[in-house]
Amino acid sequence: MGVKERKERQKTEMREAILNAALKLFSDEGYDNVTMRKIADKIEYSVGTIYLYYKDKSEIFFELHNRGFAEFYKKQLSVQHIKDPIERLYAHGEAYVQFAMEYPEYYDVMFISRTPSKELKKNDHWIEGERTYDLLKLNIKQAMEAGHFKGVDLEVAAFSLWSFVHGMASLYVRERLMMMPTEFIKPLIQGALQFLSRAY
Amino acid sequence: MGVKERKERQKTEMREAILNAALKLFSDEGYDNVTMRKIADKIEYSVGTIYLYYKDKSEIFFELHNRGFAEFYKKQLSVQHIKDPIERLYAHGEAYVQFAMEYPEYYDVMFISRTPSKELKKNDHWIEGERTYDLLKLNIKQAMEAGHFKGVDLEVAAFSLWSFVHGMASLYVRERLMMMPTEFIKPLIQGALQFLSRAY
Amino acid sequence: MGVKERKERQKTEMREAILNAALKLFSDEGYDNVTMRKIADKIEYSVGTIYLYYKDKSEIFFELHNRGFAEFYKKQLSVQHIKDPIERLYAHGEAYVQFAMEYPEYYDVMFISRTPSKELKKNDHWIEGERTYDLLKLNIKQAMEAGHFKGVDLEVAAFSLWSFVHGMASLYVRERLMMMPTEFIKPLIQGALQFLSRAY
Amino acid sequence: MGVKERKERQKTEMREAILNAALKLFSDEGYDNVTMRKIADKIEYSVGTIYLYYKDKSEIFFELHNRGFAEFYKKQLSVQHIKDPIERLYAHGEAYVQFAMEYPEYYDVMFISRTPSKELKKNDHWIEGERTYDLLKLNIKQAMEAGHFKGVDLEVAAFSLWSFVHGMASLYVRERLMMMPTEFIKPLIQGALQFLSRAY
DNA sequence: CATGAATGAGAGTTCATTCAT
DNA sequence: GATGAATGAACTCTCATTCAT
Repeated sequence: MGVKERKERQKTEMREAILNAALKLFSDEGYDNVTMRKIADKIEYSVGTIYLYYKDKSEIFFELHNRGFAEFYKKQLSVQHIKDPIERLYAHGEAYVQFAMEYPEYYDVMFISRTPSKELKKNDHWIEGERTYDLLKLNIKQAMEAGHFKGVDLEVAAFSLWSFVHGMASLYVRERLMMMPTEFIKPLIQGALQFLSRAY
Repeated sequence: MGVKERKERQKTEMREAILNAALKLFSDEGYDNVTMRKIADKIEYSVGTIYLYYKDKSEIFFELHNRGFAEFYKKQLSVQHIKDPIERLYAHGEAYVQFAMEYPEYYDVMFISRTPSKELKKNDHWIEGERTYDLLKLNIKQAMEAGHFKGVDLEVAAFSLWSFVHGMASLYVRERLMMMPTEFIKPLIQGALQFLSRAY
Repeated sequence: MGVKERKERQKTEMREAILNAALKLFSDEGYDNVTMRKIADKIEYSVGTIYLYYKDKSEIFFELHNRGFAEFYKKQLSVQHIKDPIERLYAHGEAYVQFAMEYPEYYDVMFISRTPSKELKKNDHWIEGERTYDLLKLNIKQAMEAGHFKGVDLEVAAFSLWSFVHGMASLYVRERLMMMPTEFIKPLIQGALQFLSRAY
Repeated sequence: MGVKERKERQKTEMREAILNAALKLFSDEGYDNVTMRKIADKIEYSVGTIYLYYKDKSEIFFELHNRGFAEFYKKQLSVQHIKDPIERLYAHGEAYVQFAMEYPEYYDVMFISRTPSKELKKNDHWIEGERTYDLLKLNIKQAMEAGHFKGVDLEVAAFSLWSFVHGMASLYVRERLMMMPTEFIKPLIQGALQFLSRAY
């Protein structure tokens, strides 16, 4: 039994290692510029070995995709303890963008990249994303109950807030903020989040 | 004389055809997944022919990039006649998103796609984008002078507005709004633009 | 009649122009690196035009080959007026190497290059070369009659002299003397020719 | 252990096979006319396989180049035991030409072929050639000390001797001696070497 | 389990040559 | 006679994937 477990664990560790290497590379160089060889080099195994753990390149991509959403959801949940709904919304937005900046690779894969193969279209994994969107709506609803968002439709509000943070996140991830000094970006984002809250 | 003109026109048409084919493909499949052969197939010419009109693959990309920005700027300018600064800002945002929805391929190439080859990073062609960003700032400044955006930093305001519309545009272009019925999208965007204006 | 002649002359001039352009290019960049386009650019005509005057690229090559031999023979003849057989041999050798240095392109094509197409093997044009070899032998024979080359076989002498000058010429043409300062090469060659004459 | 060695050996054999195929081809058809596909066909492997053993085409060329010079130098050294400086010079020359006749492909690649890519001009690998030239000079100097080459400059003498043997070698390698019966060539060369020694 | 060797398909690009105008 | 447009075949090189060991 111990043997079986160890093997299981080793297998998991290997898959993990591959995933980490691939994630870093995907994010740095883009899906298409990542070769199986680069991944193999990074984990210091041979190319063939990767195929013992993953069927092909796109399987790695989708595993990452799912991981991303799981991690993302966890991050979102972490602000739910905040009592004040406005503060919570602010923290929620901040967490969103923080996630994108911390794991641009994941964010890219989740919200920007075109999916590599036709088969695994949205339906499959969007459910994951739905959860976090529901969370956002919940938080907005509670803010509404506390007297905010007067006269605003829930769907509109949710869409607005999402668009707003996604806008910042994706400009950052796809390097469209290059003309700004790096150290200005974070304050700018915080300022923007503050600014948005004036509309609540 | 007529001959020369006809040749001129044919040349232009060919360049146009290549550009159109490439634009569609770049946006559908991403720069790296577009091959010169695919473009050639699409226009039903041989591969070599493309090289009679464009130096290489990246030249096609950058031509599209520039075209996009030119068109884009024109669209932005079209709202400048509106007197009321708030109305103008609204129209500005609407024009922005409209452009993305009307020419998703251009929008993709301009604001989402990873650009080919590091060398030609922003410096070269971002200037084009800068113009439209300046326009946005101008409009905000005039709104400020009319008493809006109290206590808001200009840079923060501009970044906020850009992020907001880019968020909507890129969610649309990269098909992350699939879970919503198509006919809801436009009203949603209008609602969102209205919502944002509460913060002014 | 005048018209016919003019046309004839123009045709000749064109062929000449093509040949000159090609010769320069072949010598500078080597047969394979010369494209029809490069030749066309050089004469400021379109690529297609060349095909009105020459069947294909290799025809140009062979025309040059023949020209080379003709020119070469002429150059050799130019020393035949010298009375003293030893002086004449010296001048002969000097003329040989001079030709190679003056028209490295021709020399290359004539004595170094592998011929591009199988059909036109040696037999065809070697006759041209034979003539000049006969000239060399004649000069040696006359030197013998004047008391030189005691105990040396004519064939051996001819082969030696040819090898000697060809050695210098081909090292020069194929750039194997790069490690020597350019200005040293000519004196070196003259010294070498003097040196060889000690064996006469 | 045995496994590792076998693999090592197989790797070496493969590199060797590629080298042999390439050498033959380079010498027969010239660097530019040799394609990776031709090499691959010759060894009956796929094109890609070659790239597992050599970085690119020019690496194959330079490996051959170096091999040639190494072998060549060895051959030159083999006459150094001869005491009499004149005899030694004769043997030296003979060894030179013999090398060219025995390994015409190597000789071609080393002293006749146009080298690929300007960058790697002499500087890099000519050093190898320099060694053998120094050897020649040494032998001449010793002959001088023994009273030969009276009044002859060392550089001139070295250049003369090199040109002489290179002339014979390259006429042979590039098949410019076709008009002579094969069996005459060797005696002719020996006669020529004898003849040259009259100048010492 | 891990590997190194191998490959087929395909990438961007170039070029001699043809041909309608 | 001259051209510009077009092409097919070829080039070097890369890579995801397979498989015997």
